[in-house]
Amino acid sequence: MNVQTGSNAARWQSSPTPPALKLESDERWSTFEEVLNLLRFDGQVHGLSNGSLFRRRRLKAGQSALRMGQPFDGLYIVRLGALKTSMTHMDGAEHVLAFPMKGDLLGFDGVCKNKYLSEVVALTDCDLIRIPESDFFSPGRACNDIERMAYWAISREIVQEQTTYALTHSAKSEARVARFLRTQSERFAAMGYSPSRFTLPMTRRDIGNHLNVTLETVSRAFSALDSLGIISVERREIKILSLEALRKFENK
Amino acid sequence: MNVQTGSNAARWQSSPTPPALKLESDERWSTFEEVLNLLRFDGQVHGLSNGSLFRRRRLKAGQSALRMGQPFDGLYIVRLGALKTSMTHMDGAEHVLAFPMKGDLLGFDGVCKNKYLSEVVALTDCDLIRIPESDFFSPGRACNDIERMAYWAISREIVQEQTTYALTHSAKSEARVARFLRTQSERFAAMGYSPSRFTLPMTRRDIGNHLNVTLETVSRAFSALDSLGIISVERREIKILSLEALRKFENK
DNA sequence: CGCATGCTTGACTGAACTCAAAGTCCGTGG
DNA sequence: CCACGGACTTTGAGTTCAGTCAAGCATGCG
Repeated sequence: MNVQTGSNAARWQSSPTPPALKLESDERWSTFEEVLNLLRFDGQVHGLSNGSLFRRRRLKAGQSALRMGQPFDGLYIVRLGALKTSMTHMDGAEHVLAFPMKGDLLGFDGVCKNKYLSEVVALTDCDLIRIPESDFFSPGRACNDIERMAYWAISREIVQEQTTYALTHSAKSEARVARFLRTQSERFAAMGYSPSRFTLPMTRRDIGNHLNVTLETVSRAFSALDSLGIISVERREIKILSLEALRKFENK
Repeated sequence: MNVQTGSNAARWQSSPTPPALKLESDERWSTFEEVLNLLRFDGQVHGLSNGSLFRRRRLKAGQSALRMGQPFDGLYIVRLGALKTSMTHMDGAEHVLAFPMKGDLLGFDGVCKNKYLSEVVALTDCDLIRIPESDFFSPGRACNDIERMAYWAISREIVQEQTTYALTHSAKSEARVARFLRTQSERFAAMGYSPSRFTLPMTRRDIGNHLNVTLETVSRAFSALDSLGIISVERREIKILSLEALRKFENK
């Protein structure tokens, strides 16, 4: 199943720039121009990177391109073929995030925790182009902290969006609402506020829209969780009485 | 909260407040350190940007922070308050993407088309910090094309994810399947292939998982669209017979 | 050839939506 | 100050849509 293991990765690191001569006989490199083309990039470039070459990586249908937890080693552009990205929940359920194809970007969710956070498998035979981390983290120059921070924050943004998207994938609507509350609780905790007592800033309608259920369903779910003693609801004031029970409620 | 660069960490503790003189009279600036703190950034910084100051922007509840179509002018970090990001469909339906709060990033979907692609409104009174475009697009240095491309591609990634997420928000499952097919058609067109005849690389199960419906529902939707003469399905071979009718089908 | 995987279709059931009514909270203006 | 209106919320009753279970067919691979 898995392909790229230590030795290959090491080879990539040790010889980042290929000798130009090889190109004719060896098709396994792509130019910066080809990458821009694939991405259908329509912005300005200055031509300073035009000489850059990037390694390609072939995959057979069914092979894994990136695995959850694997250390981050750069971004990939799809040159050919179709893939599937997915996240696996703690309960083992898979959630399909997208079907990347020619010109799409892979692996950006890896920046923020320095490891990839989603599975990527090839659905057909594929050809990927790797953009090593060092190439866009500004090597050999005075590092720009703001840039690095921006990359990191944006990557986290992607991860959060993926997680949110996955959030709406559970059979029952009550479970979605429970998951939403747990998520809110964790976010309040991360901000330094109480995870067990907080005020929701949004309406039932907004919550429902976000979770793809009606506002009545949200209200009913809140009432149900309240009458089970899992939470206490009073308009927008929420008390989490048992985080344990709330978590159990998330799984159908 | 947690930062590796010893000297910086120390500085944070001792003087979390920026260059004194300006501050007393004017509270509308934030330091780079405060931004890192807010983001809970746990990576390496080199301290070269520590002097940077960023403008704040106050919002009252109900005010709009960013509007769809507005020209891109930088990223924003939430310093205080809660907001709502949403996209508005062509048919006028709103789709709530997220509820950004303290420490969250706003506006990155603006990089790729140089204008913001989602609405952001304040749910409570808010305080935002603006990171101008010029600060992370590396001004005053030899511009790094690869970096710029990476930003652009990543922004497009975010946009696509948002759109995908919005895709799963329509009342009826058949409409979701229709929308999925239309999206696929457009993607094939963008890749230079035929938008009206293509082969799906994924299983019904994967499509269903992606759209949050069962594989049987996907199959039934395909059959329904086929018998209406809107598409022609034969296993994974799809022909779009009437894009017009397909679009109408998407709206409920 | 036989098995595994994927796809289609049917019948039944249950969960979530729609429509409706009533109650609560809040800000505004008399 | 209180009355009013509007937005938000809760709860109920009926209906529809999509999930579940099950059976059968097609396709591809060993």
